[in-house]
Amino acid sequence: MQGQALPGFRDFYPEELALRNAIFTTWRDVARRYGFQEYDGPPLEPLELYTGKSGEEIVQQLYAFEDKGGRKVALRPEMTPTLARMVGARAQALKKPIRWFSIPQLFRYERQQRGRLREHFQLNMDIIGEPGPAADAEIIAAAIDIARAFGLGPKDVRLRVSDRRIVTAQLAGRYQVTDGEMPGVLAGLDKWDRNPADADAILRKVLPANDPRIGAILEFMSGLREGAAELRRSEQAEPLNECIARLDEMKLAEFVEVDFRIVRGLAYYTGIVFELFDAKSSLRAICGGGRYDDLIEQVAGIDLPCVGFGMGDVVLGELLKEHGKQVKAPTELDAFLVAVGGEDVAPVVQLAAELRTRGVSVEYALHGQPIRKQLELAAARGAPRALILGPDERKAKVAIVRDLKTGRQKKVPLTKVRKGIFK
RNA sequence: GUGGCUGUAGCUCAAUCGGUUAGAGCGCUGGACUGUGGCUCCAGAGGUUGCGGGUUCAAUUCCCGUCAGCCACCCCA
Repeated sequence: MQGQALPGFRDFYPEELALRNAIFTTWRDVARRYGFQEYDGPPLEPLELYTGKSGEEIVQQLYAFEDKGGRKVALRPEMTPTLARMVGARAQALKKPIRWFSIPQLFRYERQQRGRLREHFQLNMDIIGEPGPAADAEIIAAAIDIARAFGLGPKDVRLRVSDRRIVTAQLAGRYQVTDGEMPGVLAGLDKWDRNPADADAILRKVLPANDPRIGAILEFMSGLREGAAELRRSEQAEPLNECIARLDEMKLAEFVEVDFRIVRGLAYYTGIVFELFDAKSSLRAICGGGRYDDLIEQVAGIDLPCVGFGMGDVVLGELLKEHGKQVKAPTELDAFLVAVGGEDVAPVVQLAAELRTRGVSVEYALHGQPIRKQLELAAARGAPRALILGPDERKAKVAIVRDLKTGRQKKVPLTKVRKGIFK
């Protein structure tokens, strides 16, 4: 045993890479259907990209170090700052709205457990330059459609959506929560969503001790589910209602439920926020996102509203496994060539070369083996058929094409076989 | 970063109260099977019992440390 991969990092064996590739393929396909273009940036970034701007939370768990040139650098923990920089640099030139997606590998130094490693791949989809709720609806629809593309329905996954503008307006209006107190109170609400008992402790940290508002705010939080309808009639609810109407038009409403307890951890969200999660709720959120209208302004000094989401491959992969979603075999041979005797090896190698030139995927045994062994290998490789070539066949200018599923076989003229025609 | 649980072939698991050459199934390799895979049978390879230390005549077993995994915190890509 020569050790293993670093904790939280994965070796991808062929079966596992097949799953990863299947996920990537589906991501790209849905992104394409929504008219998104793929981009990428460097995995290693200046440390300041993360320390200066958004959430302080992220910084504590950065993979950060000094390079040989004395620069402070970090492996990217999220894609959004890179996106903000890239868009900011060409903001004038890019036609709005910008629809971009990326599948970056992201890194965080934290204790690993199931569904959260130190490295993962995350689909990022963002619409930049459109402030209206139609963009939010488009992004949310894409997230849901990815789930559908994996064969997951409304019984399997749920999309919970909220709007920070509604919740903060209530908190400010009813309880005089100040701008300074708001992030802490929202953190309390975020906490409430997962573990109501701890929300109290958070509020006591951000608000003055014995503040009478604490009890009232906790009351407010616990009533959010029942009070949802009322909040949706408030003035600030118009974008959210419009977004949901759009989703309804797209026939996706059955996936969606309004839940004002959704906050999302990141500080930079400014409007609609949402999470896609396992209906059985045994795993964490599959995907989360929302509107962040001020971030590009902060990073690049250009006012550009954005909405987007991230979806990681780890939780999604576990979810697919739980739902028994099969992934196609790692190799996709078209045929396995079998040489009956030693004098058949050269013709087999020549045939293999011809077929490969035509784009046909073939393999053959690399050392002399009985036919039995060669067929065994062919089956193990998942080849759909074996082409058997022996002295008799060469004399008759045919090959035996054996279907490895059914065991049926027939003779096919070599002139056809050479062209990749096996029947 | 904090706490709890767990660590035996590639995988799933055995091994009496601490007892001497640590086993089985699956998988892998070879053979029975010299022009036809899946079945069956036989054989083989593969272990510093995560690692290090301690107690003991004797440790997979008990103790300590460490590393790793899982779980809960922290935090949430």
